[in-house]
Amino acid sequence: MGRSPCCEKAHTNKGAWTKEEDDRLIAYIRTHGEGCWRSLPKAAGLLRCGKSCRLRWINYLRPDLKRGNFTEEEDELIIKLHSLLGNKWSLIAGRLPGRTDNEIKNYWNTHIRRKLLNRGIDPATHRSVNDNPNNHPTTTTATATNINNNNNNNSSLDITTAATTISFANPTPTTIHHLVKEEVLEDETKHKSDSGADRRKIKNTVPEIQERCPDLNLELRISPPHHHHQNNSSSSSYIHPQGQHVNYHHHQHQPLKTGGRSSSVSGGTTICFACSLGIENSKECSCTISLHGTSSSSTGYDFLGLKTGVLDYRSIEMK
DNA sequence: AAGGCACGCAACCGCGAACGC
DNA sequence: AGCGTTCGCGGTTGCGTGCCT
Repeated sequence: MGRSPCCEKAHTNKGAWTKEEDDRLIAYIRTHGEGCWRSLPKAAGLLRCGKSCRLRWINYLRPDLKRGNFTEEEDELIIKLHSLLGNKWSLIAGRLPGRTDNEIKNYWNTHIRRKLLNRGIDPATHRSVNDNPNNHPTTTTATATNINNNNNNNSSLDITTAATTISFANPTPTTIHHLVKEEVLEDETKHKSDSGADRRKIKNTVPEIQERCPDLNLELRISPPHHHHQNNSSSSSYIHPQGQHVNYHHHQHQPLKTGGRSSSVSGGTTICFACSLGIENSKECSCTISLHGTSSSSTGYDFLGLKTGVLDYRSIEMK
């Protein structure tokens, strides 16, 4: 059975918004505020789907939108946040005041993706496209690739220690820290940037350019969940040796929406691939210490404490 | 000058989660 | 608990614009 349509398509406008429609929407929201998008079009006298109104407002009409070109700092932040969060555009947008998820998504697909590709970086994994297979993180580190894979594909994560550092700042030349070094020549080639190498002379053989944004460190430390019985909400903070902070707020009343189908560690154990897939009761399990029967979810482990609310990545604070 | 092509952005679509009854 | 509705998100599409030949 299909879903009921969100609106009466036969009587709604589609396509580009007119000035009059914009004005109507702005006037209505100024008077009544946001919300109830379903009924808004009718109430505002718009022949538009509620979703369309919401999108128009959020992505274009909202008064707090910044608009205009992205700055280099925003570029760098997007790249780093993407390496951390993947295609969670709304989360990334939450870190960029005045920017919308749609805007960032478009910007990523049109500019940053190409920029990374031209540097030989896979924008999906933030690794070199011809990365040496041996160049994987050590047993105590996991790249953003691992994180994304675990969030999305249930693939294994090689975590062997109870306190595991996920390094998004892999010091190898092919990682995201390297990405922010090479902007200078980008302007020379950004005009009419094209996937065709014949049009574009890729100049990313810069010998040494000062690294930017050194104050943003995205290393995560995974530790067994701390259970705070006193407070419903608490936070933990990982202080990187260089002084950067990554804070994790965990709110019991605000559980993460996204499912945590991923690996985690508990009590200094090594989990096997089977457990990382959430089939810990299978005969394939070869964990060093049994995790079975613990508080772990029956549908898989709780990588980063997402299920238990140990880490709410929406509220990761970076300084 | 004109046609073709690529790019960039706004908008649409479908799905899953959240919410209310 | 189950079901229907609404909301929000991410992927995709369509169209306007500018550049190239």
